[in-house]
Amino acid sequence: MSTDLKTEECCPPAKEEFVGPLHGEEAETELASFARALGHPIRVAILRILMKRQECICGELVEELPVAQSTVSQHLKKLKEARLIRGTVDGPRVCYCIEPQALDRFRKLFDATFTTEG
Amino acid sequence: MSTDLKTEECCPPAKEEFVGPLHGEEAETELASFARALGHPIRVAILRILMKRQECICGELVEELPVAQSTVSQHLKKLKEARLIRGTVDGPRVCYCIEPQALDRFRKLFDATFTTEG
DNA sequence: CCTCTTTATCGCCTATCGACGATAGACGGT
DNA sequence: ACCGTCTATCGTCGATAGGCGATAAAGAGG
Repeated sequence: MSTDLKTEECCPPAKEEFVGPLHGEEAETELASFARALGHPIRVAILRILMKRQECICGELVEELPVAQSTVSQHLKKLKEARLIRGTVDGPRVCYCIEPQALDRFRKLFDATFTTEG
Repeated sequence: MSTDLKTEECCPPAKEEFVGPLHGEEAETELASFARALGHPIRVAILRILMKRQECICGELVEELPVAQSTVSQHLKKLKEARLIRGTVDGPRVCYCIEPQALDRFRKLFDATFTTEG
């Protein structure tokens, strides 16, 4: 319970709440917003890497992706704006991780809109 | 079984095949492509209307949407390019319907990428 | 053939995206 | 304080998105 491991306190909490209607104009805008954030191969790749690694430093993403550091940073910004990921400052680094609740919310909106009983 | 009802033969068949890898660069591009198509509120609204109505004439969509006819037509074009919908010419009209297999494919790609066992 | 209806396309405009290099800002280590 | 490292932001550029009105294209019907 000591404060030795600062590198590990990135992802766990996730206190963001994803509530809101599942139908109507607002829901459609929210769904479209998530979809837009997913709408680029690099961003999908970032999320895939974060799924595999649980958490990840920006620099590690840059190593694995075929684009420049600044470009990765901009994609991270969009993912963060869509609340699909979270970034935690850890000294000079930033630790990124997925916001699972956002993926759940996206799935809920998708299902509510595109399932026959919806 | 006669050929009286031409207006009804829009959606049923759906012989498009959605096969391909669920992982890797190609899958990520395909997933991003679907997401991009979903990434606009009007296009989500179009799909929602088509879910409700089963099939729909372009003009009916225009009536329900707050944008011009030409704009609706362009959104329909993108949805068609993403193979999320299908359009069948019926005289001077065009009957649109959802391509359910595309939604299934999208969901499969999404799950394969963003589920913990994937 | 002409006309009406319906839909797609064109042209034009503004706004946003996506990429990059360069630079700034924040932190740790010496 | 001074570096070196890591990340975000800025400025720029070309490409694409998204909107509209106007126009073209295609079929139905007189």
